Amino acid sequence: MTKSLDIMQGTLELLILKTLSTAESMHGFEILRWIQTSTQGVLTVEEGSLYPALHRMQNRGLLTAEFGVSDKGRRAKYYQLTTKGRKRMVRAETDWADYVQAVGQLVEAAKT
Amino acid sequence: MTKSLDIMQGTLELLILKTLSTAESMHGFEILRWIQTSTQGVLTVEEGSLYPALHRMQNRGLLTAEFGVSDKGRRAKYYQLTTKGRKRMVRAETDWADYVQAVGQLVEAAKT
DNA sequence: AAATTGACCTAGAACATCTAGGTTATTGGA
DNA sequence: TCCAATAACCTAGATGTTCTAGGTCAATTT
Repeated sequence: MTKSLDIMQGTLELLILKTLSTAESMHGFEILRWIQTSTQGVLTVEEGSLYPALHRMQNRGLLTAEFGVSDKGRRAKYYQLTTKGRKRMVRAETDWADYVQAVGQLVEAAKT
Repeated sequence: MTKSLDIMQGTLELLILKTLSTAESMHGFEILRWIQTSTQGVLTVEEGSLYPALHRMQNRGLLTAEFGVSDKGRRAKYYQLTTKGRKRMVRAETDWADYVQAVGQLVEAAKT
């Protein structure tokens, strides 16, 4: 394991939204693993960050949740994107891209 | 003015370090303006964020400071990168690049 | 003389993430 | 059978950064 970076404030929501867009529904633990594996372990979300984030997003109407049974036969809470969540995802993505571009511009400008 | 994005937690330090690397020394207001103009107004740092950040960085030995006189004949506090600050800058830059890449990977993976 | 600008400052609010705990139930091994 | 490990969830409080919203002082402009 090379190193794992802390999640930057404001990006977790994007990561969750994007992750949830890959399936009809996923439960928390799955989301956690998917974030980790899809980034080859560079991004690791703590459970103590993820669950509150999911609750916040549900409260804001970005997600719906219902209990079900996981692959391994255990009780699990399945989350789904709402229409609002999908719109938010698009916005979060462009905001992130804009931010990255702006930082890139500054870094480039500093080379001169 | 299209829109200005909030500074994401953890990135201000990188922005300041990079900005200071463009000159021997700069004072706070200059740093503020440089961040804004080099990103075409996309990133705007509030004074209430900048000054505490500069103080933190000085305390950590990343910067030194001394009072002088600005272009416009006003009292101003000039900051300089220390050797430690320069090292920190390199690290902050690669961390940022790694982070961006990881998020990019996740977003790409979500397209499948 | 008054208003604006330049430059600096701080206290407290807001907010998200992490730390560090805890719960329950199932599975696997000794 | 019993115990440990795993899966899955949860929350309270600590931490740390940024923003809001003020304020000061001196020089320039009106």
